[in-house]
Amino acid sequence: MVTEDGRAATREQLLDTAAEVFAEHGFRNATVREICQRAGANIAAINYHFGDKEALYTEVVRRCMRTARDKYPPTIGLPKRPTPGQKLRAFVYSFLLRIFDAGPNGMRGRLILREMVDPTDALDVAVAEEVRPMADYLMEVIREFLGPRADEDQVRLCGMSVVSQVLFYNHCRPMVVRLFPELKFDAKAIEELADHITAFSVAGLKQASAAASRRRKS
Amino acid sequence: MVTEDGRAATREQLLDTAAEVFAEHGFRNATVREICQRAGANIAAINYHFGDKEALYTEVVRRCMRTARDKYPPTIGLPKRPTPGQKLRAFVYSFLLRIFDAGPNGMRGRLILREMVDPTDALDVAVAEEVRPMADYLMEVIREFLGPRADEDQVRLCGMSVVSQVLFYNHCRPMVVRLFPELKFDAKAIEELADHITAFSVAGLKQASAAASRRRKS
DNA sequence: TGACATGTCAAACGGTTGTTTGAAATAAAA
DNA sequence: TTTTATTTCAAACAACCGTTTGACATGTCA
Repeated sequence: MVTEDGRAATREQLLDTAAEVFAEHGFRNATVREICQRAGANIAAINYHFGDKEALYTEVVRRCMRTARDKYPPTIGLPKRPTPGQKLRAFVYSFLLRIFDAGPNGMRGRLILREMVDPTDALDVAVAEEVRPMADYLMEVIREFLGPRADEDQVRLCGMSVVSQVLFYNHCRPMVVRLFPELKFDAKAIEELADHITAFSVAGLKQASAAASRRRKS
Repeated sequence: MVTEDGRAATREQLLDTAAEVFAEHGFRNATVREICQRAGANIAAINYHFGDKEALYTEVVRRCMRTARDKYPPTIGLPKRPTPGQKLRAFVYSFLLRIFDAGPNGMRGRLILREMVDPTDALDVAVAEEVRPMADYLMEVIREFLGPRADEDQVRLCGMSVVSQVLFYNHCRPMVVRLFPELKFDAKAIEELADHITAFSVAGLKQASAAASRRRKS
């Protein structure tokens, strides 16, 4: 397996397999034996190619971030001069697509969720490289609703109200399927979900905007 | 330590300590050695009193549910004839209190979050005994906003939009503190948070109600 | 071809895990 | 007190973990 294409196809295979296994069991409970077995590699392969288990893990998380960032950009499907509502809807929809992505990098949601429970250095990398830019962009969009004079606390609160509705479906899936087993999340359902969250949020944002200007008058 | 009050104070001590350790490390990564050491008990105490590690865990989760359910009821502080808005605000506020509770049972949030990542039988117990009744109650309240003719899908979507904004602060704390380190969550901040989420949600609910009746006309 | 770097492999290492064991200690009952 | 049941204890158990080792295979370059 030395020269399949280029050198070290084992390394690539290990990264893909490790993403699955880490997502399934978490960093500590995932075993190098299972990763290597599923990847068709020897037990010593991880130590040879990555040094140790932890180095492999951080490499996996990095990779997952990079690929997901590009696949569904938050401006997906936007026209040239989008309205604030269109921007918000694109942000929500692309976010949902990233969460419900079942592709080979669909492990990203679970990996991040695990970082939320047992943070490692990988979380700081994720925040710096992916979350922070996303958050900044969203708050820009929100400022278009609240007006330039809105205070930062208000913008932050509204931003969290928006993302929370999306993240809910990444963080609470086991709860949702137990409460409402009949719910399915196919492409059409995800579109409707995006519509609902957008409409719900736009109403909340307009209310916040009105309340803020009312507060400024008095 | 046999007869401190009644029999087997060791058993109680083990339950309390185990809740902490399980919350900190999760079921698999928590070690019986650490639990016993912190509880001042012998290594064999868990097997003697509970059979095995897993039986102790399910007992811990059960206990956490029971106590949290009573401490902050979702109708907290409501007058005799509350308005729908008051009901919603009480639901949100009590929910936040449960999440930000730092008391001896403050591990509940982390335990449930861990169940969300690695579900065990304890999650089914939690849904049946705590989550389902809460969800039913919330959907009743929401129906007061949407009207009795609102369809179930709409009520469910709105319900999830509401709870998600609260759960966000249980599931994404590590993210929030990294993004906005300056944010503090003291009693006053929690009240303001409840006000924001309630106002944001009421606006969203009114929008959903208006959209639904508009849809019924055409 | 021969020398050398690169990967692969089975086996073994030391360490940690949950659980078991049988004896010792303690409390309750006779 | 003696007897009996309950609880504690240190030690050991087998199973599993990540990692290391040294031999072996393979591709490259002289």
